[in-house]
Amino acid sequence: MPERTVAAPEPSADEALAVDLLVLAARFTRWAGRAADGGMPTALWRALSQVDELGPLRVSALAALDRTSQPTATALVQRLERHGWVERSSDPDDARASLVATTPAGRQRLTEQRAAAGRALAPQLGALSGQQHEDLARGLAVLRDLVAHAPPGG
Amino acid sequence: MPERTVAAPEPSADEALAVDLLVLAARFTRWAGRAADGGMPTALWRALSQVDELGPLRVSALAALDRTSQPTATALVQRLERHGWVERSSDPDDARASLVATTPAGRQRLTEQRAAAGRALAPQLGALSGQQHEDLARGLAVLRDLVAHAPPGG
DNA sequence: GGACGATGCATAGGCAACCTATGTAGCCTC
DNA sequence: GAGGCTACATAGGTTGCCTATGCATCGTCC
Repeated sequence: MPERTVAAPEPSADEALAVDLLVLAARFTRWAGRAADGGMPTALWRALSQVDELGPLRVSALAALDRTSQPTATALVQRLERHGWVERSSDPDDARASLVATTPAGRQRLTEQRAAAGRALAPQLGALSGQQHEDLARGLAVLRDLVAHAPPGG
Repeated sequence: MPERTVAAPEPSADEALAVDLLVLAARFTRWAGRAADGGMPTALWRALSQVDELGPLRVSALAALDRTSQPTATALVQRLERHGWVERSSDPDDARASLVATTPAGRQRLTEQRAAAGRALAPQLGALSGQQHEDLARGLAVLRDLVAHAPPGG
């Protein structure tokens, strides 16, 4: 790293990219979270989606995957359970742990919710050119890796 | 893949993209918002960033640009003003409106904050290949357009 | 086989970031 | 100058999330 004598910050390309990521992701989330409201709170169906995708998993595993704290994951699972969208069974290998799995009702609800999200964003996505569509998909793939490999801590 | 006898709605490509966008953007925002904490709340420097970039603007304009409600924008501006990072002057053309502009202190603080964000994400971004880096940047550009042209309402 | 640190989850308490609904002051038009 | 419209401010409430801590179980080491 070269020494910086001056206060001239001259933002690096990486810095600009980081800022864009943060700002745009937040802005998009806020807008789309409202627009794509299919009657189910966003945080809930995000968690449900994760549970459904990665099979029965522990609460702590869900927390790590969804990048939230463990108490938050607990709360989400409790809410999902109250709605009957997930079920918990105690892990046969460890009585402390419980395994969370989607129920058929949960899977169906998730499908509906995903469809709602798709419909809500359809006008925007539909307006994209083929190239843009592809660029977006590629970018998302990179983002997925980035989040997946990020260190857990805040 | 086993056959699905049921009326499986077979998600469209757009739907999958929409879901990915929502889930990943939220997940990233949550993780990065903590990781990139440079001592300034995320919402605040997002607003400050917007004000700085687009010159003096009205509260309602800020709300529209940042995809928040007008009261939220008001609150953000008040907080920024309390810190001395923005200043308001009444619009000479309209006594109801006020123009918000960054102060030198605000600009400096913003620079620091951006650097903090860059540093926080540097390990992740640095691990990307050149191709991934480019894909991410392209995807973000598309996302920016998408958000910018989205309808205002929820 | 009992003590002890580590681990998995739950609870408590609190804060930040939003939103909708509504109030108030200045603008515009007739 | 009355009345509707616009720009911002205030009130009140919800959601989402976090840290700190409690409790039960696991693994281990004597």
